[in-house]
Amino acid sequence: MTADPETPLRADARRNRDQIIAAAREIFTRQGPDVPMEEIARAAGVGVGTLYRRFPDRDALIGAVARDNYTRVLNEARASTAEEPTAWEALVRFLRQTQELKLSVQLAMVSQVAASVLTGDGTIDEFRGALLAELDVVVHAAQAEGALRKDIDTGDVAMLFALLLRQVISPSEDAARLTADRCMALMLDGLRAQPGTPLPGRPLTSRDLDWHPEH
Amino acid sequence: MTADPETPLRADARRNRDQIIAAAREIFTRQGPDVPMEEIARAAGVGVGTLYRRFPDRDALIGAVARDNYTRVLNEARASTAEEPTAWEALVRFLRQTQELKLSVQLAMVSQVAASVLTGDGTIDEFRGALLAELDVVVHAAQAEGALRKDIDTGDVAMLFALLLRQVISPSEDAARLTADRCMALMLDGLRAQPGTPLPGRPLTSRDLDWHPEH
Amino acid sequence: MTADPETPLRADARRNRDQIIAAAREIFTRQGPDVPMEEIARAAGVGVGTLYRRFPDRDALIGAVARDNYTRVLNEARASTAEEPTAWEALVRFLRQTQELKLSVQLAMVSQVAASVLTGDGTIDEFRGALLAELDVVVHAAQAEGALRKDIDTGDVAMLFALLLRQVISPSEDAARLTADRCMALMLDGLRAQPGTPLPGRPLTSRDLDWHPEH
Amino acid sequence: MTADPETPLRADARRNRDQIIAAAREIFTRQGPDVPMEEIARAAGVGVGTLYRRFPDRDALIGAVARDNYTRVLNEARASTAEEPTAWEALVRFLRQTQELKLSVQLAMVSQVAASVLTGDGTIDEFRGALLAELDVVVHAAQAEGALRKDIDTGDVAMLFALLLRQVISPSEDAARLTADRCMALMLDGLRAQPGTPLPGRPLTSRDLDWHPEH
DNA sequence: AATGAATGAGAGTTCATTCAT
DNA sequence: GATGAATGAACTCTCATTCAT
Repeated sequence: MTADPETPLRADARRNRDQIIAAAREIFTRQGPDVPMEEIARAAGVGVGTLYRRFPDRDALIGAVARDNYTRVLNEARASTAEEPTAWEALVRFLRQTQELKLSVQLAMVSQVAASVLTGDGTIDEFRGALLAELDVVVHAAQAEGALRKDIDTGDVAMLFALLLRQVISPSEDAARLTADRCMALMLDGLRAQPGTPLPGRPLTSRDLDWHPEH
Repeated sequence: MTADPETPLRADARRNRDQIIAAAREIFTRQGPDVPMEEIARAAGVGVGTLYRRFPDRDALIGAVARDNYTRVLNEARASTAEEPTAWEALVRFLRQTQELKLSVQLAMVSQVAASVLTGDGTIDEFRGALLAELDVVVHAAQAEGALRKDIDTGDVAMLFALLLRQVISPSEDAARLTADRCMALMLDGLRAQPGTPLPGRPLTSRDLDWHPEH
Repeated sequence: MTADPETPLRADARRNRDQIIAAAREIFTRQGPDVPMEEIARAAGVGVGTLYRRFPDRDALIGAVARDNYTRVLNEARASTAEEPTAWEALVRFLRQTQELKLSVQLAMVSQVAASVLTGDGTIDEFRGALLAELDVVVHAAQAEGALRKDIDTGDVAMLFALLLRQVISPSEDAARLTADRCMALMLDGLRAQPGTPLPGRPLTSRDLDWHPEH
Repeated sequence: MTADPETPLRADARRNRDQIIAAAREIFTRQGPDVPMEEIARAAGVGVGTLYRRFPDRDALIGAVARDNYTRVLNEARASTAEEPTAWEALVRFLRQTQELKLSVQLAMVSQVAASVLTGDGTIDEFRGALLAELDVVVHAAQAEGALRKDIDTGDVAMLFALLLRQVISPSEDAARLTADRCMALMLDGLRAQPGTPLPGRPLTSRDLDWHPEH
């Protein structure tokens, strides 16, 4: 309950909280969300007790890390649209700045545990909504520019890149990077306006990614 | 070592073994490789003891499931090349028959645990090699046909589709299927011969996916 | 129930039974009475099922091995008294033929499990009684000969040698044997009416107890 | 590694640790080193978790108990030499104060498991060395005094008494004590330069070994 | 009757979470 | 408030014993 963002924390408590989130992001990214809580506490330089005072349980921590991360991603997305000359370029830049995204997506979509935690969390949903809204704009703008093919929509782009952003297990760091770059380029090529083959179904809108409608 | 094909099993033992692998495939696919052994045993309709008699530990089970799975995939790949009129169509069909593939890729590339188990297992390496060899042929043939762009190689195709084959966490079954179909179509579009933009780096060959060279 | 010695067994069953007891003696002696039943079965060249058909449970097996062993010991004791010229020599010879004895004593007196099994077993008690009766005769005869001190009785001798017959954990085979010989000589000297006989080998220094030198 | 004396423990942790060692000593002495960890925890009044926090596994616990015990034994040995007027008396007193010794010897020499744990443990080796050094002095002094026979050395004494110190399984507490006393007296007589001292108690007859009378 | 497969209770160990210091 | 100790439930694995072949 103390983890409530409303209540402003004392300076040292604040610092602890941040260290924990930073450590958890680091470790979650590297090892997934199943690491012992004690390890996270150690990496953050605090005792487990402190960790649990800040975050009542593992789920709360995952939620906090994801929230923190979505914020970064959102900021990045906004910076991209604000600073790039064309929507297409904004889209590309945004997608290339994947470091932060990666974790979000991991947490949001790979781990079963994490996914269920996040789904029930209002703040997360909000961020998710904000992010999709942002993406909506860019996607439609890129289509208006004639850079992005017309038979797709935001949902397609989101899902396609969600795939791309998974942690790939590769023989080496180099191979991983090269792989990631080329895959992204191939995908972008698939998205580009010079049509290609008709796609099955109908464009996936950002609404299609909503979790709630039924169930 | 357990699944030693030398010693033929008694009929009932054989049946149990198959049920266990089937149950494990099912559950691994759905929940990842960390499920309690007891749950797998229950799903297979046997006691834990039986499971452990057949597979000395979790790693052995993972290995066996992966081996079994790779075999299916390989068969499928061969059937595709044998039966489809063009290499491109063989490639597409092979990639569409993803149900089996999905688990292989999951086991081989998503889970840290699983990956390390599989890496040390010769049989797995063999299957992996055989599969890449098969893919090699199709990819090059598709390029010769003029259907597949020339600036890529087997490694690119493998990695791109490895991404695609991840379990996607989606709001609904329908959404998941639609998503998968469209993503695949977009990717195929990226792969098609009418080029598009130049790709970064150099084509990834199947050698690039080898785990062993150094380290 | 089949293990009842009354019922004569078929030849092959008999053979199985003997192999099992032989294997169990071997293994119990080497590793104590906690070895897996399966290991015993394997060593005996039969399936566990067969072992269990012969001996309803582990305790029954321990009892059978001990019974078998006591019989050997008793035979040995009788041979000693029958064949040696003096009672003292019979005593010494008997005590030196410790190989069989060792296991009896182990089973009877070292292991808690074994002890309780054996205590409740009438046949064992009988053998035990017979053995003590035999020892009684020798001890008293040796005292009459003037070779054995008068202020002791059969119980003293039995207990003293029970101690001696424990498995000693020693740095090496050689050290173990030398140790056993010298300890026995010292004990015999303690028992003698006129002590002071020369000891075998050379004095064991504290270096001789070092575990590390070689191996 | 666990019982690292560097890091001072918190008061409660210290108390728990001591209780665990005390309980383990008690139980190991009575039942050998194979008792369930849970039983030890219960006897110590803590949860298993606590036991495992203190001692990463059974071996670590055995090591700690043995270390603790050797310390006591060593102290006793030193007190004996310091306080007794002659080396022979020091030797006798030391050997009579067997309660502590017994467990050491049990752990060090009877159990296969325990023996291998202890062998690899430097601290144990040190204690063992120190103890033998102490014994060396007493033995040689007793020989110089003319009390101890000259054709033996420290190793003989150590091994002989190692035998004596085994847990004897006896019909009753009384019988056990009488047995121990008389065996020790006989052994001491074997060691004496001028043997032939009167023994304590009365001769143990074969009846004294009967298990049944009471209980 | 022999075999070895199946069972399940129980032991060792880990780790999320609570609580005393 | 912070710390790290204690707890116990949950999980992996083993093995005595039973049972189908």
